[in-house]
Amino acid sequence: MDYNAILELLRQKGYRLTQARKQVIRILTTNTQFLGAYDIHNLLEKENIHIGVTSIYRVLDLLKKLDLVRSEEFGAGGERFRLQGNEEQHEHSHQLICSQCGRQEEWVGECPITDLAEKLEHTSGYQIEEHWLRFFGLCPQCQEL
Amino acid sequence: MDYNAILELLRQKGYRLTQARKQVIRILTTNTQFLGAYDIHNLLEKENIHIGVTSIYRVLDLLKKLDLVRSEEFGAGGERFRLQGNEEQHEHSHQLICSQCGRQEEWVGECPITDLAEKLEHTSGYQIEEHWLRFFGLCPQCQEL
DNA sequence: CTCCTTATTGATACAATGTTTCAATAAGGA
DNA sequence: TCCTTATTGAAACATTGTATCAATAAGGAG
Repeated sequence: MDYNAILELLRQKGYRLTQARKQVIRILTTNTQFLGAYDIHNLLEKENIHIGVTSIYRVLDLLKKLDLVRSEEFGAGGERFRLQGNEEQHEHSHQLICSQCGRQEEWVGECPITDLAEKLEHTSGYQIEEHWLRFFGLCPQCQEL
Repeated sequence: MDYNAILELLRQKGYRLTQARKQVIRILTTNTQFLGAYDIHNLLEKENIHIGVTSIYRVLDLLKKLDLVRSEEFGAGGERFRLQGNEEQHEHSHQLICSQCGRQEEWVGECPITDLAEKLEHTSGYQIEEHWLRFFGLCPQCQEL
């Protein structure tokens, strides 16, 4: 789903196409990494575009409600957001995160967890919505330091 | 490792047995849940014991350095700490977290990830230190609301 | 038991992330 | 072009976390 498709979807649902929404969506469509609200704020400030932090959070909440972005939290720095479908590849993916420099990599492959989640639903009574699988370690560069 | 054993270990290593250390360790030994620094602070305040937040962080850092506590982050609320060995059972465990009420449960069983981690070390070049496996969903109680 | 050294504490100030409130603004249909 | 109202953003505040530094107390020496 690209920039214009998202705007069209918002329009169809009766949401106004405001500067705040257009700018945040633009940033999200051009980034495959997870970004925090303040990351987005800073990127926009660099372009001399001033959107209040409050509004950025509101746009992100809206996009999340519409299931257009997914959010996660790893380590410090709060919630981070990424457009659905902006995974490096579009299979179910997980993260490999460097504990030194914070570099994130997608790790794609068939997921050994999906089956497990189903079993767990039965044994635990939980209605499982999602799962995280994260590996932390030193990336090749940081091992050399 | 219980309260006295930890104090003895600190003493042996030349650390002073201060109020701050003793109180934080006491709270940790009597809780199997992951606790944030401010959780610990609040629990102590309730008992009318006043330990500065700064000191609580310092004790937690020390215990982490000595590998006596493990820390994780899930959802909002920052880093949370738990005594090593305070898992509900002492096998390798993962969490089941209610996305509504925040209830955490240990989920214990043979871990399907350990093998995967080893393979991943070879293919990615990362020196993997740990992994997280978290399931999020509605717990039985919250499903009824 | 008392004194002394210094490891440790905690108040304060500050930084980053996030939420609430409400008057001002601008989107877009009439 | 005007009007309605959805949307914005400034400000005040809450939470989590860190840096600084003078005051304190732990515990060994005498």
